Amino acid sequence: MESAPKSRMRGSARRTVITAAALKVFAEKGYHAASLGEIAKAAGVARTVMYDHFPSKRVLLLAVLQEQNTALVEYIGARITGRGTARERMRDTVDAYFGFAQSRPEARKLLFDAVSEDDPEIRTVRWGIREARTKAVAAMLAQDMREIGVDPAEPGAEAVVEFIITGMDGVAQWWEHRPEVPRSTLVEGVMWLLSSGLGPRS
Amino acid sequence: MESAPKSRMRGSARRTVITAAALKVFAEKGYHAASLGEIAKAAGVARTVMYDHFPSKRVLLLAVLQEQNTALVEYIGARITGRGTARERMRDTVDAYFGFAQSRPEARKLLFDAVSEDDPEIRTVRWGIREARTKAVAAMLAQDMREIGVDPAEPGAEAVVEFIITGMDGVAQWWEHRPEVPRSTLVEGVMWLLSSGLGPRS
DNA sequence: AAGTTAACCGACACTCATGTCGGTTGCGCG
DNA sequence: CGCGCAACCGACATGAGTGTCGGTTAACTT
Repeated sequence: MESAPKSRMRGSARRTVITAAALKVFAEKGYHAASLGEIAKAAGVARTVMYDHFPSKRVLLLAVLQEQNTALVEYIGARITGRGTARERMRDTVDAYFGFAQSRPEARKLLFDAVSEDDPEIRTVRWGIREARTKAVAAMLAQDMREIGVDPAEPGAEAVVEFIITGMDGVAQWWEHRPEVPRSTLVEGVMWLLSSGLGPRS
Repeated sequence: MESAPKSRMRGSARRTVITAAALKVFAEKGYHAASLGEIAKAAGVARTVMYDHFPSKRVLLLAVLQEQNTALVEYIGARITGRGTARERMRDTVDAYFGFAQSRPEARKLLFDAVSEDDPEIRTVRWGIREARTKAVAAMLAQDMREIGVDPAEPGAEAVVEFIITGMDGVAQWWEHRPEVPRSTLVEGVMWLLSSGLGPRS
């Protein structure tokens, strides 16, 4: 976990190690079950060092959430060109999301599985992340919807967007138990449903 | 919460009151953040009474999970006739699920939102519930899939089933924030996507 | 009506978490 | 070189939650 067991790190470097450890432990055990002691051990420092870098467990979680959300946005953004047909763009986005889920499963879990909603501020931040994602997808789909005569603002359309997003999460979750399934298979399946529903495969 | 403040209940009756209170608190705060003291207060008894009826907090949660899962199966089962076209049966099922989510939001949350997966036995039970639901839906869709030339056992098809199930959950979750949207709108939206994808509305 | 079961409770012991404080020392910088 | 910041740590105080034990009494049984 740590390469140099004796040397003393610079603050920012240590913070990076800590948030990485926190990501793992939070994702695995959930917020309440994770203890600062365990995170500290995973980061290779004494427990009290945590308080030299983060004022509280809550703030630490919020920092990790922000960090990973930024990572997600960058990851997806770097992989969609915005060029090609609507269908091609959609496929790129779906593929990028599954790519993220594959390369950073803990980040996906922490960001989108429901983990500890009891704290008001945590709840707010998590809801904001979810909303931002919904908006981004809705914007991508808006044009296509208008073309087929559906108002993207109507509740039914919003519900469909929610369906798609959480459905993708569900597939990603299921994928963790079936890692042998190739990513392309997932993308094909999702694209099939989105293109033609349960109708004949195109 | 309790009508007769002085009288002493029979064991089974008290257990019912306790599990009802536990359902509320667990659903609201999650497993770890919920304390037995709080649940006891909501049930109108002293904290130690909990141990006269359940040996531990863990077992209490498991009991609530089983109870609510049974309630879900009964609720859905009572509302789908199994008659009519495939599409009609599907619509009935979708409508029944949203009906359950509407009439028992805490049960839906406890059963399907990820709450405290750290305990191995809890994890197993929750995964079993999820799998049973997946199997039921897969069985319902298997015939239709075969008709359009898709093997229901292939990974892509399984992934699509997961997509549909978790997508429904996502819509139900979103619905809690938009309760003014009528249930029929949700059913229409889901049926639209399942029938024809993002293609033209049929 | 008396006896027995079991529903109920208060007090206690214990564990484990968070967060604080003061001291030590590696390391960059003048 | 040596000075000082800050990275690091051990010991402590505190609080919250779980689970136990023994006693009390309602209410069912016969």
